[in-house]
Amino acid sequence: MPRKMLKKRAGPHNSTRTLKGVIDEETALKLSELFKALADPTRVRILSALRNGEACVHEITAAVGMSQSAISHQLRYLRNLRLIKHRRQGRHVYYQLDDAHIRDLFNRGLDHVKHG
Amino acid sequence: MPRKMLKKRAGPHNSTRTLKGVIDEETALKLSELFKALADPTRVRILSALRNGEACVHEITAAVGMSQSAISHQLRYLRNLRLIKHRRQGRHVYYQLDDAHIRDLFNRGLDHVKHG
DNA sequence: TGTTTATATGAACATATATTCACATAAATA
DNA sequence: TATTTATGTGAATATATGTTCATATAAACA
Repeated sequence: MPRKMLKKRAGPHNSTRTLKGVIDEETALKLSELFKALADPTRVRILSALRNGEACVHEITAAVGMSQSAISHQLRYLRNLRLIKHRRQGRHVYYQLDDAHIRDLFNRGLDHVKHG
Repeated sequence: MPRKMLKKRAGPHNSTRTLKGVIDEETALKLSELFKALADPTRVRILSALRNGEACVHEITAAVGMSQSAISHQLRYLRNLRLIKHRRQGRHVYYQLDDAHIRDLFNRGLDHVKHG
């Protein structure tokens, strides 16, 4: 018997339905941590700066227009979550997105903001 | 002349390259606000509870295992950002994801957390 | 109409977080 | 080796944020 056919109950809502598909706490925490990395304007701008390839810290700093220290802190944050990777070349350190996954996620969010 | 052919410069890095494609501050803010909505374990679990369709507040509350007040606050948060929509039926208020976009974004993040 | 059930909300509080400041490390050059 | 350039980092601080508590609204029922 489909749900829609059930006679509308009066009185207290005796819901026996247990919601299915709620993710467990640990997964929820990890997922929220991933999104948290994208939940700050400075980090978003850093990531957007890396969409087209790698860039070194002072290029990123100039592009984002924030103090080098702030940028470094955020780069570390993103690095710890493996959203970006880096390589050293002499005095410079070049950063880039860790994989296409991240770019996708970013672009999908951007899409939603711009349209829809 | 391709970049790779340029002789490696010594001395201070006189970078004339201006990073292309950095999104503007306003877009960055909006984008970060979108991701911020997904950047909390409780909100993540609420959204996951709504992946399979609508649910009313006390169903969500039971599923997520948090106080009704906390859930209501977070529902309002998600509502204000238009990530969910609601309809009232008698004493109950049913919530559901606002559109497929949101589900996609959520699932994509979840994918990244579970695998690669 | 008074009570119960369902949901919403403001204020308070504790915690998390982003930036700044001062300084540390590291590599290249004079 | 002393200095300059590039980047990293700990502590401090101000602000943002999530939950709780008390209470409000709203609908249904006795």
